[in-house]
Amino acid sequence: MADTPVLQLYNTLTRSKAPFAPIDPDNVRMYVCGPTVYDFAHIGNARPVIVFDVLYRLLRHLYGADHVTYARNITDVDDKINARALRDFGAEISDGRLSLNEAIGRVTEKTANQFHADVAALGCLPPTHEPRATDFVRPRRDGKADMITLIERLISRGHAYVAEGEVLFDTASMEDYGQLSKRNLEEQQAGARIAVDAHKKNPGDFVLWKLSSPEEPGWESPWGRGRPGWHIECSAMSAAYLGETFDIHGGGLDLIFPHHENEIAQSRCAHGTKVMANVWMHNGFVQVEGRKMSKSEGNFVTIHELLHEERFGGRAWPGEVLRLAMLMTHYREPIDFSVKRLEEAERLLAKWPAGGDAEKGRIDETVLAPLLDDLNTVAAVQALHALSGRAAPDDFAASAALLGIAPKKASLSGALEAEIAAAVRTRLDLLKARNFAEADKIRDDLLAKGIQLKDGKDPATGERVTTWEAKR
RNA sequence: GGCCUCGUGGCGGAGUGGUUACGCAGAGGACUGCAAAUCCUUGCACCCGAGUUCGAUUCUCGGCGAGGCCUCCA
Repeated sequence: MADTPVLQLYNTLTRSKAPFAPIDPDNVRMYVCGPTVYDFAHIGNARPVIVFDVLYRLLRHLYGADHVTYARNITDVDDKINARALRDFGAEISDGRLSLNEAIGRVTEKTANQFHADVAALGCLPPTHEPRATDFVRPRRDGKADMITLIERLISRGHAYVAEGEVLFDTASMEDYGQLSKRNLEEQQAGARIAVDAHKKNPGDFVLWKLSSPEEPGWESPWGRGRPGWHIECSAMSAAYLGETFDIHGGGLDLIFPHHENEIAQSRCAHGTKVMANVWMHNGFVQVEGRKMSKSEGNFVTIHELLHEERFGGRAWPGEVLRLAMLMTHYREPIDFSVKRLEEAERLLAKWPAGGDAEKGRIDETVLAPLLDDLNTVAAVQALHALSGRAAPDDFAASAALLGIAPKKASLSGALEAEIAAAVRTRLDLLKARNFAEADKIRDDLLAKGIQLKDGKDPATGERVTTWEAKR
């Protein structure tokens, strides 16, 4: 009897790895900050989605598929969205053909759909819950947590105050503010470039609610018609689906401060709890050609472009390749997204057996073990590669599925397959006749169409056996 | 100015106080009519300096270098 496998996870809160112990093994709860839907998701946005998808799959394997709850929000209220709506639908709005809210709806709907298509192509399972911020602004009929109620509670508990039409979180009211990012507010202020707002008690205080002008989107609230600050949505939605305290909270490195720090402050102060989530996990950045990806650098690559256009390396890339390339670096390390790296991932994938049934197979220990060590996908990929030569196809598929990889045979039309089979037979006949020139012409023609022939020997008879593989 | 990461062969990337993975690419070979595929073999590294130690790539300190956060950001 093997030992019960123990999952070790690196916790940003303690800056160390520790064994993972769920609050309730029957319901392991994880929250990951999702996209703000104003534009195509870029390859950097894909990293947390893929990384935490692997963790989700691993948790489902360890605790059972029905015992893991994964919530990932969609942020559909944000000033960037408003700006995008005005940019894209400005004419319609000024004509009166479209209200701003309708235009915002179009932007968020289109972007959210695109996001779903992108991450599905990357082999990510949908989360258990995918709440939208706009559904959690005002108190809900179902009694789930909402932003306005949270803000009211923060005010009544003395953790927030109203000033100049804004509701602000009072960072000084929380004794241990700054634990996640290891920031000490007093020290921080010396050289920081925090804009000094006169209405803030402390420079680190942040907005929970701000008033909207008539043309800005807004919701009625005790403080007037307005909209929520950036952080409060995650406090509300995580509480709504995972409770006041839950197991794992994930996101990108850059969210540690201020976003996650402030989420913690809001949630803990509103609920009077010692912790918001036990384990905080953060993935590293994606760089492109060795530099931070940013619009000003001009190296901004969207998932959509990689999948469907020929912008990166002059060709489109299958989602599986992008996913594997992403998992070939440990999630906490920076990753340099390059053509070379994608090519290597594609080569690996091409060598792996396709068509196994993951449902029927068993996950191999050598693939599972490294994942238990803080999601060491690099070692898991290597173990999978070692496995590819010796495992039964179903077992290989089951092990690959843990990483969300399902090697597929290139699907060709039946007619094309028949055509290839006929060409192969003709070639074999020509070879028997030692007509190499004609035989090679068939091979070259097929290769030009992307069909690579591979000759082998039947081990028993020594006869030539030809198989083929579709390149790309 | 404050805080946080990180520096391993051509590339990717584990790991360890002593014997230095692995993958890709490269080289050589086997096989083949020739290729491809496959198999075998193989070269190549632990940023610099000091310290601790019998011994450091691994521990400590310092330096150099890279990146990130402190303002919207995965």
